[in-house]
Amino acid sequence: MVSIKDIAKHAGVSIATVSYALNGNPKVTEETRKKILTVAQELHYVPNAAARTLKKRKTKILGAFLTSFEGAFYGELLQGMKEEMGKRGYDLVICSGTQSHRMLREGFLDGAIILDRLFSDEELLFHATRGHKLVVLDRELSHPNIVQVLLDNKAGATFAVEYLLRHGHKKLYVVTGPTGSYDAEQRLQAARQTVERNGPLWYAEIPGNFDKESGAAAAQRIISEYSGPVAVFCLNDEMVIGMYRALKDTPYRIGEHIHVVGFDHIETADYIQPRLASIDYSKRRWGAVAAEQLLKLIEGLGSEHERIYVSLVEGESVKRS
Amino acid sequence: MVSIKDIAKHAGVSIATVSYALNGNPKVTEETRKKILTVAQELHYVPNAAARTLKKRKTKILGAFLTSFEGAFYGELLQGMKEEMGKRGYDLVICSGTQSHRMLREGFLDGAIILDRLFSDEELLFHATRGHKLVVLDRELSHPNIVQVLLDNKAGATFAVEYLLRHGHKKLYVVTGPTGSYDAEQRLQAARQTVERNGPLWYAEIPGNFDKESGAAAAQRIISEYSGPVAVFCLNDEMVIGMYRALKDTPYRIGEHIHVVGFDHIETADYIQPRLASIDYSKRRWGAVAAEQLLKLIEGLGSEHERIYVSLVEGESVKRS
DNA sequence: TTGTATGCGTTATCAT
DNA sequence: ATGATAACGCATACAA
Repeated sequence: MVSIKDIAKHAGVSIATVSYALNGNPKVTEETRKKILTVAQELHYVPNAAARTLKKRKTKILGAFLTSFEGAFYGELLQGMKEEMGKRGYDLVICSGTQSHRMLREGFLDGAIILDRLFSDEELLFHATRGHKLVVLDRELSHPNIVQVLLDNKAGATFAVEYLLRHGHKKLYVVTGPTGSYDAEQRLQAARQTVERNGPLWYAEIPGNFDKESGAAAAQRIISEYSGPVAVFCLNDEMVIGMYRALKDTPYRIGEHIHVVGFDHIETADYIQPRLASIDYSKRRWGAVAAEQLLKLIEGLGSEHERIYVSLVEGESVKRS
Repeated sequence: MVSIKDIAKHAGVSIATVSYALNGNPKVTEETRKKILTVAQELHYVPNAAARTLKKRKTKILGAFLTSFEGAFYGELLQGMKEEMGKRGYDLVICSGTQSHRMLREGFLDGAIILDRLFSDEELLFHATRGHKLVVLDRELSHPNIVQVLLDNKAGATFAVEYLLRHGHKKLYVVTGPTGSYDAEQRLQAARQTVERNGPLWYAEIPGNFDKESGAAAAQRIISEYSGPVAVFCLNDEMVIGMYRALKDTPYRIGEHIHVVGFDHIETADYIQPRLASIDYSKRRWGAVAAEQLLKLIEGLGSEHERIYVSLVEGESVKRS
């Protein structure tokens, strides 16, 4: 391995001068700087991240933690983060699984964006207390080193339920999300409120898990007790996909017997038949805003909690009852 | 920051003893080991990755480089890698963009899996020569520190074309992939061979880019010159999705006027109507095999190039002509 | 079994 | 403008 020491030797200068030259410190003459750069090139010098980090206590790498890599959900979100961070000279790495929490602990990362149930609030607070900068996308958590960038779940759920009611439906199912999920809880709570506010109507909740399987199971249950057109609010789109599949080989039709609206407006929602009505928001923007806040936090500028607004996208999965 | 030095002081031992105790070195008494561990706990000691890495020249972190985070394609692949690596005590991070190549260069990573056109062959050879261990998923490249884990593209493309011909089609389009893509080139080459081998038939190629837009454009071209049922082999599924969308508001029907088979068998392919015929392979297995080979390479065990086999999944997107 | 001492490659302070 | 040198936190060869 070739180090600045080798460069110093070959160039006939001290390692300090080499370091200065390599880092563009103006204290060194243009002439010697050039020579040093040339030598570095010739020797194929590559800086050593570990040494630099040990000294500077900064890696210029940020992490995004996801519960899982699966789900067509994350692409745009991550792209939004990456672009924003790249502009500012930071690199982004995506991590998943409790095992990899050590990267945050041990200082591989200057900060992280969390969208990952596998982190407990306690653990995040612990990291924050140790000086790590965090942006949380999936919970409310208060600490000077933590900023929240949350979806406006309540607005979305309200839009969804009102949309169904507006189409004259009087019988409503909500397919819920995993217990402990902040987004799921917020959505459910707002859905219940909207139902209450809109007078007497038949209402039931089916436990879901945000995955296709639970969506399919919900569909089974719905058709098993079917006695006339129903409306369904699935707390995310993924479950709706499962529902479509489960209904495929039955006589029940989406948009006719079962009217459904989802949440997230994932890409697939535009391709399934009939097109799915869903709550939409810019995933890219969500990622970009999160990244921006994290950078502000790290660079000591003022950072604030942010909210990502949502809107309803209509679809043929909902018709008049 | 609390270091082993602090622990040593509090426990009344030397830093060497602390280091031994922390690393489970049997040279230290169970008694002192316990005391040291207790003190470490009390002080909330967290090891410093940079220091450890500087000394050991290993991070126990592996990278997967992707051209982009977008596309519903990667979830399972990455999950396969993560599981395999996790078992062996390695962490996985996902990286994208040339900017982040420095992580490989500067020693943040012990090795990497490459599925990323943004790496040139030269760059990869450079890294390999510097001692980095690599697994490539998207090219043929020979070096003692590089192993290939490639899809059997040729078999897949052959299956696809034969499937179309078997259904009596005499007019065939191939929608190609981006120039320079190994997978695209392999598939195209095999498709051409299969066409030649199967006697005279009308054949044309439409340049594609592996994204939805180019699929939609291809659909436009096909209907603009439509004069009777045609068969289409899209070199990946993503383009087929674009094709479905473009055809949606036209009188032309998939599986009736336009018979199409894709490649990759992405999840969406099972949900679009009619269900897409496509070339399938286990993405999870691809990831797991790649991870396994990378680990063998790193641990100096013998590693070999591997091939991932593919199969045809039928669908209603292809019917008899 | 435990302690001492050295070095990993870099940055940065202080001399010169 | 350049050089000598002391950290940074840890692992480990060697001494005790």
